[in-house]
Amino acid sequence: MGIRELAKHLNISIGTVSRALNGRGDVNPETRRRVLAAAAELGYSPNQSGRSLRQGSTSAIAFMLQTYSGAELYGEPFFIGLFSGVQEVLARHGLDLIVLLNTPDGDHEAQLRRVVERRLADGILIPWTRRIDPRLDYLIQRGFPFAALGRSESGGDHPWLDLDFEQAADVAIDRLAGFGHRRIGLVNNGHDLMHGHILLAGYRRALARHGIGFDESLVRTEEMTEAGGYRLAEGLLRDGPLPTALLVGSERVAVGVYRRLNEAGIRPGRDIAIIGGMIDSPASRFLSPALTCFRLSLHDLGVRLAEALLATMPDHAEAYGGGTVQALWPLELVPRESDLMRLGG
Amino acid sequence: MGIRELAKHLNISIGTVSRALNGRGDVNPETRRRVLAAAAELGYSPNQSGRSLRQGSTSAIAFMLQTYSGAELYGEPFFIGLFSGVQEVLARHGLDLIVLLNTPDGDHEAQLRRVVERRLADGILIPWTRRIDPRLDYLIQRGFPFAALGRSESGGDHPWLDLDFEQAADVAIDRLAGFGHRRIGLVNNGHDLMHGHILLAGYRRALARHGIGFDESLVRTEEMTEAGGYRLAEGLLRDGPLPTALLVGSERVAVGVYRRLNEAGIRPGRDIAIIGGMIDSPASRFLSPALTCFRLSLHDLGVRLAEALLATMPDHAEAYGGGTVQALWPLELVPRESDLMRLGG
DNA sequence: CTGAAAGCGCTAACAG
DNA sequence: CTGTTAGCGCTTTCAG
Repeated sequence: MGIRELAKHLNISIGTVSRALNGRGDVNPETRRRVLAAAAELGYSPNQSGRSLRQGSTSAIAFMLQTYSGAELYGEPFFIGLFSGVQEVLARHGLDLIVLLNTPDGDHEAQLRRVVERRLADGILIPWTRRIDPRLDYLIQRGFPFAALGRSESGGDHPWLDLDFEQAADVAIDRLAGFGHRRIGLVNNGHDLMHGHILLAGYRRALARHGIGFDESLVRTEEMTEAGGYRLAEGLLRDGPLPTALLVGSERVAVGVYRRLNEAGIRPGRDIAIIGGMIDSPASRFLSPALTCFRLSLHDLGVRLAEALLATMPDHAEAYGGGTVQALWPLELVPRESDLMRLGG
Repeated sequence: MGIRELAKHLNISIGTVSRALNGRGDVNPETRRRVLAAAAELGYSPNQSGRSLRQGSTSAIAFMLQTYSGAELYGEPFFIGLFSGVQEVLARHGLDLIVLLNTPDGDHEAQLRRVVERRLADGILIPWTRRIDPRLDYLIQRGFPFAALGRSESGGDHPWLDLDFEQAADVAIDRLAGFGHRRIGLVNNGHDLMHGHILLAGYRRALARHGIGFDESLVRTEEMTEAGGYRLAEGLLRDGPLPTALLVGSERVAVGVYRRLNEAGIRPGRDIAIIGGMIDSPASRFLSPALTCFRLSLHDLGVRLAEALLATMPDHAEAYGGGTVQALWPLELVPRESDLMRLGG
């Protein structure tokens, strides 16, 4: 079933069929009706390869999802929420979202080159940038449209959105310091991910603001998983006096921390204050004690991210004119139980 | 940068370039070397649209991921594991995996038709079948290659893989009955998902084997989320004497159940036995008490699912000959703490 | 072993 | 408003 066949069935030319299907103005309404009816009846839609080849664009946007364990910083719930916003915007432009998972061999760069060189999509969204991220330089060099989720020292002047980790660190440390804490630990991700660096910088700055000295032994790098949280707590218990408060990267880490502390008879919110997680993932509320964390609108972030990308694509920019998007996304503290303890004094 | 340009740069014909790039035998080794070198140097890969159009196939397999809340039966960790296996197999055939998320409007069938009619992929993987699932009938009618994860009453004779929920129900009920339980509750998903029906049937049959009467009030339908688990526990507490044991669909549900029971001073593994979750998701081990659940190899399941699909595709079948795959996947019980209680008597 | 040429399905430019 | 036609980039057939 190609356009040729459909045209023959209707006794008109393929040109007219194409114009009718694509909503061009110069088609007799009755003709258009017949074409649409026949297409629906016969289950015809234009072949995407033919279309892409002719138009020089694929009508698809790729999202490079990395699944190596340490990248589960916010866990997958993060992406599900994000995608709904991204798709909402893409749908306005008739664009498909295709999610590409990193291959088992894990060569992100090769995979990215493949997308660009084979032209698998018209634009690409790059989450979890690294501090040094050759992907961004490559995309700029190729002139391929993209938007990054996360800042980076690479890539020069390019569109990005990022969570405001500095602000989150400020708010968290203010709150904990206000409760009387001065030994506040931080769990950070590894992998040279940019937000790890930023969170650490924010943490240091906020401590300094409160006149609290930086203690290297209170900062740990771990996988952002339950197992990582467990190992972290294990290490803290082993290494000496526990910090009185802890800032952790995700509710997944918190689950592991809770577990290990629980085994040691230590209860968050009573014996140690914990703030964790940037996206208020569904579990946070239902842990015992409920986890104080941060919240943001993933849907809205997805909308904005998609718009930032489209703004760089000539065919779609008109609706989103006005320069390269580079913006921080606010995080709102959700106070719950896990940090509800005031230090004596 | 097209093949034409590359050919001109090398002073040979595009036909030879194509043959060299595609590993055809009838190319002078020295010519091939030069072509490959130039392609690498200039960052050339064949345009996928042109290739697809010519070959009549896209070199892509689609995976229709549904994200409506109730479908988070096993949560997203399920898919991440599955995908690694799927991709391993696809990579052997030079096929890309593209994940399509359901659109916000949620019309799964329209989205499926789009994939088939526009030829966005050569084959498709359909997870979480419904008992009545028009998608399968449609795919069969169009002759489009697919494999389903989950059984269905629709779709006639088609390739599928499914978790062995009957066996899991058997093992769980045997274990709980062996501990002396006779009031065993079940939390099931809604949405007419096939495994809900199967799990319920297995549960009933296993109870009967132990001479335990079926009590409708012990079976609840809930979203497979933390909030669903919380509501469930809430309902059970409200409605009268708690069951002494509970079989829940996922560790996410368990988190909510734990929370509500904890608020009521009821401790799993001491006051009520809980078995939950089919895939031993990372959190299970780290909840307190650790959740007794089931385990399977997601990677291997993904491998087998991809193979089941390829076996139906003429271009790839040779390696996986031998009929339509229809198989149950075993689930292994992982005993932990949440059900470790023996009922007096 | 290589070059020339056809044609995959479609859209857009152009002529009527 | 409609028909005709070129050509997007590629692979493959065929002739040499």
